[in-house]
Amino acid sequence: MCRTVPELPEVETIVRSLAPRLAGRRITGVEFRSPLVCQRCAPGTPERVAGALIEDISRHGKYIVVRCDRGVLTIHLRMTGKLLVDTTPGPYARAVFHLSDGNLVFDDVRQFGTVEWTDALPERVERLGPDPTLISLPEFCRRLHGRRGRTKPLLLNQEFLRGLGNIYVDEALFRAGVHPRTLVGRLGPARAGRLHAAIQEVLAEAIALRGSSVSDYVDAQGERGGFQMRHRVYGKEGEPCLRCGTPIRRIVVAQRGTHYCPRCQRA
DNA sequence: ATCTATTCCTGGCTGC
DNA sequence: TGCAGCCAGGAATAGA
Repeated sequence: MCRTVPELPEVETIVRSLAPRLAGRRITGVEFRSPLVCQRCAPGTPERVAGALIEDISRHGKYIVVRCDRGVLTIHLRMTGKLLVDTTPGPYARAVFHLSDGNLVFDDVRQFGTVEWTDALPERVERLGPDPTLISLPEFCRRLHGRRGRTKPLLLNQEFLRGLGNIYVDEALFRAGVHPRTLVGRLGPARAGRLHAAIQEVLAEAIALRGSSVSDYVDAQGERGGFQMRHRVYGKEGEPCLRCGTPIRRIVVAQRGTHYCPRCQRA
């Protein structure tokens, strides 16, 4: 069973729907309903958050950053996290931010997601690589240069590029015709160029369709995305490749389920 | 620098 | 039908 985890397009969709609904509102208090969700929060966080005015919401890779007048709220949805505005908290609500009129609910069945409150953008977020939707081809090639490992693990590395995850890496590698285990040093300018184009194409299409929903993902309005219909390899093990008809194969690369076409993506 | 294995967590799937 | 056991997966971490 494959499920969608929020990656760049899903987080982008969430941020776009959240921004106009949250900016200018005030957090009157926060209620952590699970100790796991606020592991990164310093003691006394609820007292410091209370009264904060929300100024701006932005995406940093897969992180959602809510800048307030007195601090920064950084949220990572990980596997099953959802951020919902003005809703009735369900059984899996882990953090409820009370707003002057309404709320912001962080819901997360598996409790992998995190919420943190800091004075400035956390170091971990500062350290992320460039955004893959914005990186130019020359810069992409520059960053590739001198890297030793295999292509898929590098693309999943958030310090190389921020925001790519398992689904979109598999989809981009397929479109570029690059095998996930290809050594980065062997890519060459042609395949590097195709990979850069494929990453930007896949992300742009997915953002336009408001992300992918396989089982859990919904945006801040609780709506599902539409990109799952366009998946060509992810979750398609055994199905014929749309380009050549060869059955899609599933292997494990970097401890992740990896889907590819053995004919279109030669080792 | 890069690799692998492990941990976190739990709904839903598999197999008996 | 019931129940145990396993799996997925982003990121942090430890150790090679």
